[in-house]
Formats: sequence, C-alpha cells, structure tokens
Amino acid sequence: MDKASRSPAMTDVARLAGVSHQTVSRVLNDHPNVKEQTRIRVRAAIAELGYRPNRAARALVTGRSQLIGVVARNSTLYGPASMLTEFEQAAADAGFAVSVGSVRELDRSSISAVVDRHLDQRVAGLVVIANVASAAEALAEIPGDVPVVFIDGDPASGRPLVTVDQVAGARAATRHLLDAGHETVWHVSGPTDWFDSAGRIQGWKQTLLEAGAEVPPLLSADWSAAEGYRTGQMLARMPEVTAIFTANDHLALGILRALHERGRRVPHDVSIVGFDDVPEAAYFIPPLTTVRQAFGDVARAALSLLLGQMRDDAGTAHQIVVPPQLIVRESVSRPA
Amino acid sequence: MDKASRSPAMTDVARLAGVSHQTVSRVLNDHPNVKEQTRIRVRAAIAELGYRPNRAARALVTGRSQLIGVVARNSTLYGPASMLTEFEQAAADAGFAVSVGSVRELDRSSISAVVDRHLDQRVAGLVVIANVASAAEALAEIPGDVPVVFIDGDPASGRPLVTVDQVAGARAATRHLLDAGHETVWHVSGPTDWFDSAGRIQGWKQTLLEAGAEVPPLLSADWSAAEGYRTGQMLARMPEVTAIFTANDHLALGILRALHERGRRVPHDVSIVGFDDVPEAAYFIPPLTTVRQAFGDVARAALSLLLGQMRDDAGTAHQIVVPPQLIVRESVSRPA
DNA sequence: CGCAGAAATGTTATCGATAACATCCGCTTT
DNA sequence: AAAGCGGATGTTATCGATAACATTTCTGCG
Repeated sequence: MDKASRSPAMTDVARLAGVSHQTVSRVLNDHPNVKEQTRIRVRAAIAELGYRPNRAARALVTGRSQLIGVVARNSTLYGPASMLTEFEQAAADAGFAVSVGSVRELDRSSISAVVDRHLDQRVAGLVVIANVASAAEALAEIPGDVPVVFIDGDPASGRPLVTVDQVAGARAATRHLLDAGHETVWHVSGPTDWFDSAGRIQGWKQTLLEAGAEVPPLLSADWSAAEGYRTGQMLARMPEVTAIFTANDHLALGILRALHERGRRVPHDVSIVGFDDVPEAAYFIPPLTTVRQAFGDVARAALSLLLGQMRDDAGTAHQIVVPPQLIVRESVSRPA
Repeated sequence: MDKASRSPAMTDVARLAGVSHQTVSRVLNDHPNVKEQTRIRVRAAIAELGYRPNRAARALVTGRSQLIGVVARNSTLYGPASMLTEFEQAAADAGFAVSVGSVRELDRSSISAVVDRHLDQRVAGLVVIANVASAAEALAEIPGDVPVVFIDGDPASGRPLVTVDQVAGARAATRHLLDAGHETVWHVSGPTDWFDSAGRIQGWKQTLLEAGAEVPPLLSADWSAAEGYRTGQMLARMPEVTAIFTANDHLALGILRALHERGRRVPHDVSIVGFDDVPEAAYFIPPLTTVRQAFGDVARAALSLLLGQMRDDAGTAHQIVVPPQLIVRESVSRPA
C-alpha cells in the first residue's frame, strides 16, 4: 500500500468515488451537468485522498497554466518593488502563482526574451510593468492571444492599463507649495523616459502655468539620493529657490542633505515635497511631505482586468487610473 | 500555410530534420549518443522553425518543471526585496523561471499553503527565505524529495543554507566604534525572532565582552524608521550614550532624526553605525557608516546549491556563509 | 570476413489532465 | 407505448514531451 509514494491522480479519485475520471474533471471545473449527489461523492473522495490536480497536465492540454507572468525591470526601487509584492499577493489570493521575469533593461531584446520564457511556461496572462517609453515597441510584439495588462505604460497604446494618476499627484504637490505662498516651484524629475516622470513633469508645469507662476528650468536626475544630493548642491546656492518638488522621496533625501550642508533650513528657508511616501519618509529631517501611491489598489485593479480578459475574450480594453494622495508633514512652510 | 497559428512541436522539428522526435529530444537534452552531423541538422531545424520546447509537457512526464519556487515573507524591506530580485536574476541566467510565493506571516499554515501551491506547479526546487525562527517547524514538513535551500534560516537545522555572516558584520561594526575610542556601544536590534537580529546581537555582545566593555541593556525594535525614532528619543536624553550600532539603516535614520531634534550632533556627540547599506545611506545626515551585505553573492550561492541538489541526489548538504563588508562614512568619530 | 558490442536511431508507452463524441437513462409528448 | 429529448455519465483521443525498449548501423578485432 504505497499509494502515498506518488500523489494521487484523477483516476484514483474516480476509482474511489466509483465514477469515471471525466466526471471528476467535471466536478473540478464546475460543469453544470453533474448530479448533486455524485458531486458530493467526488468531493469526498478528493478530500479523502488529499488529491490536488496536476497543473502541468492541465496546462498541457488546455495550453494555459494557473501562472501569471510578470515582466518588470530588475530593481529595488521602492515603487516597482512594492508593485511587485502587492501584485503577487493579489494573485495568490485569487489562486494564481506569479512567475517573475526581471530584465536589466526594458529594451526590445530583453523584453522579448522574457516574454518568450513566460510563453514557454504557458502563462495564463502577462502583466508588464512598463515604466519607460522605450518598452513600447517591444511590447507591440506580444501575441494577441494571451491576456496582457500594463502597469504604468503608455495610455495612448489603447491596451488595458492601470496606472497611478501621476499628473494629479504632481498637481497636488505643486499646488500645496504654491498655496503656502511660494512664488514658484522647482522640480527635480526622474529620468525623462519614464512615464512616471513625464506625468509628474506635466502636472507640475500645468499647475505653474495655470497659477501664472514662472516655470523654472527643469532639473532631471535618476531616482537616487546620490543625484538628489548633487542637484541639491546646486539648488542650495540659489537663494531664489524656496520651493522644490522632487519626483521621489530619495531624491528629496539627497537634497535635504545638500541644503543642510549649506545651512539652508527646511522648511524655514526652503520647502520641499517628495513623491512615493516610502515608509521612512516620515523620519527624514524634517519629516517629508510627499505623495502616496496606492500600489495595492493598482495591483488589484491590474489583476481584475487580467481575469476579465481571461474570462471573456471580447472584454473591452479598460484603462484604470488610481488617484494618489498628498501626505502633509513638516517639510513645507510659508516662505520667509 | 497557417503553421504559424500554433507554435511548432517536437514532431514538426523531427519531420523537417528527417529524424524521429526522440532524436530531437536527445539533441535538446544533450544526450551523448547523437551523431554530430544529425545534431547539427536538428539544431538547424529548431532554429528554422523557431521551435521552443513546451515546458508543461516536459514537466508532466518528468514530474519536474524549470521553475523554482521561492517562499518569502511579503515585504518591501530592503534586505528581503533585494534578495528576491537578485535570486530571480541568477535563476533567469541559469534558464529557470521563478515563482514567488509570498506569505504574510511565516507561520505554519501560511508556509505549508504556499509550499503546496509550489508543489502543484511541480517546481524543480524551493528556496525559502526563512528569516524568523518560527518558520522552522513548518519547514520541517517540506517533503524530502524536492530540493530545498534556505536563505537566512537556522544553521542548526542541518539543511542546505546560505546566509550572510551576521555575527561578523556586527563585530566589525562594534569594533569600529570601540576602536574610535568609545567606552561601550549601545545596540538597537531588529525583532529578536529574526535570525539576522540574533546574529547581530550576538556579534555585538561578544565584541563588547572581549574588549572588557560594559554591555548596555539591549534595545529591540522592528526594522522601521518609526521605531528607530522612538528609541532614539530615549537615547537622545542619555548623555552617556556616545556610540550606537543599529540593526539596519532605517532604524539609524529614525535615530538620527531623534538625535537631531534634541540637538545632539552626529558624529560629534554621538557616533552611529547602521546595517544594510541601503542606496540612500550615503545621503543621510551625516552619511552613514554601515555594513553591506552581498545579496547577489548569497543569491548565486543559493542557486548553485539548489542546482547541485537537483543534479546529484546524494549531494552533501553544504552551508555557505557570505562575509559582509563595513562601509566607512562619516557617522563615526572619537568621543568628545 | 564475420561477429560481438557499442553507437545511433526509431517505436511505443506514459505522464494526468481536458475535449469531443458516444451512450445511457428517465421523462415528456403524442 | 414509442419516439424524442436533454441531463448525467462513460469512452476514447489528445496535448508534447521523456523513458524504456527495439532496432539498425557502425566499429574493432580475432
């Protein structure tokens, strides 16, 4: 009796329940035409044997697995990393496993390599965290028969997409600084090829123009504290700079340090607003006013779009925009 | 000619190359007994058709997939998140996909649920990032026939394990502070049920005892800047505290802020050393001296242990310890 | 030259599920 | 009561690979 040596298959369940394996399959897939009584009998047999369907076999015959592939840039940046774990959690709750395919760069060849790997695994769907514009062309290659949802991609593509409203977040941040009485607001952006950056730049600029404020030159950086520091060293020497909106919290951290070194106090001399609300932002010196993105909401929205596509093929290609939230702390005050 | 409608299978390749599908299989798996000439012919056919093997079919017959399951706590903490992306990268380079299974807590039922999901997928191996002691019992349940490697687990378990030498890291940090002339060093630890915390506490205490220094009471916190701040508020009021070693950089950040608020200057009045070397640590005020963990090395080591187990069943259960590195910046000086 | 034995290749069975089709059964309907 | 019908179930084919075994084709050597 070494039945335990190999996990039970569908035929084992069928034998125990006194039905054919096909009936077991029907019970598993909730087919309508099964008598309630046999359904119960089969369920009992499944429970007794501790039977769990073999995903590989199912994937082979259906051509689809219970696996969702995620394509993301290899990154420990707060945003992408949070996005990923939130999505994994949402997918797990829905009974899906998540296969992560990191790429070093979001260029054409890297992306198609990862997509191919995922298609090899017969993923049921793909989620692409496409935060830079250069990804667009490679993504056009993804075959149309596999459900795809984009996070942070190009809204103009017409593909199903979930994104945080970067423009609104930037507007709230800029407006907050203007409302405090600053004549204008400087912006240190992320890399300009990121959609996030573009949206934040746009929101910042729009708000200044609407308020009739002068638009200072745009300062671009990568997302690191290091570049924030370098940029900050420059800004610290400019007395006319009294309000800065940075594209993420780590940039703000670097700027805070540069200002500190030059003896410019925050928020007394310079006000600053970040973006992301990383957990430690409340413990910067001073605590950072910033914009929080609801990554969990984005992840769940992306999953539900994906499931929608998987269910009905003619699913309309929705786009969902999640609003961000301004978190007010102590890094902003009226100008001196 | 709608061959493109369905991706080519092994038989298609075989037909084109004028051999049997089995020969194609042999070429794919690098079996020795294939004539060089046919091997080339088959390779050409594969290339021409753009054939890619169906992982599901292979998994079905072998009972093993090209998928590695990772069990980790759902977390955006720098350490675990870095570990995950590094491992994914290493696995991808070796041709493996990674299925992430996050759990909210590392308790028995969560873990066995995730492990079961992975076993459903017929993962080729499992990597468990088991950073708390409570995980140990649940992990004992993992069946012995699937290769498992632990990252950060209990060395005493005897299971294959890769870990950063936390004790050595803590010793370096503590010693650095003592060498600067401080009479003793206070320690703010992470949660005491984490192996990381335990190792760092041990290294800290050992070093103090060896140096004949007094061992101050242990202060425990979670890993957050928030608790660092709270703890820091207390420490800032104690003039005898001149040197602090914190279990991670975010705790240090919170403490820096608390000290700053109380007017205690770092490093002039208080020296501080963190742990992790998060990318922004160099831009704290002041730049933080800290201990860097080579997550990439850990990930690659874990993968190679796993591959070793997958190849030869009798593989000796190695344990690999990766040394950390003290990064000296400006948050430490001689006591006043 | 022929034969053993190895090397190269082909044939068939198999993994565990779903799909498609076949069958059986019990009712209604006329 | 026979035909017709749909609900419930069973049978067989199938997905695409590998494993095990069968067969053919080379070798080397007496």
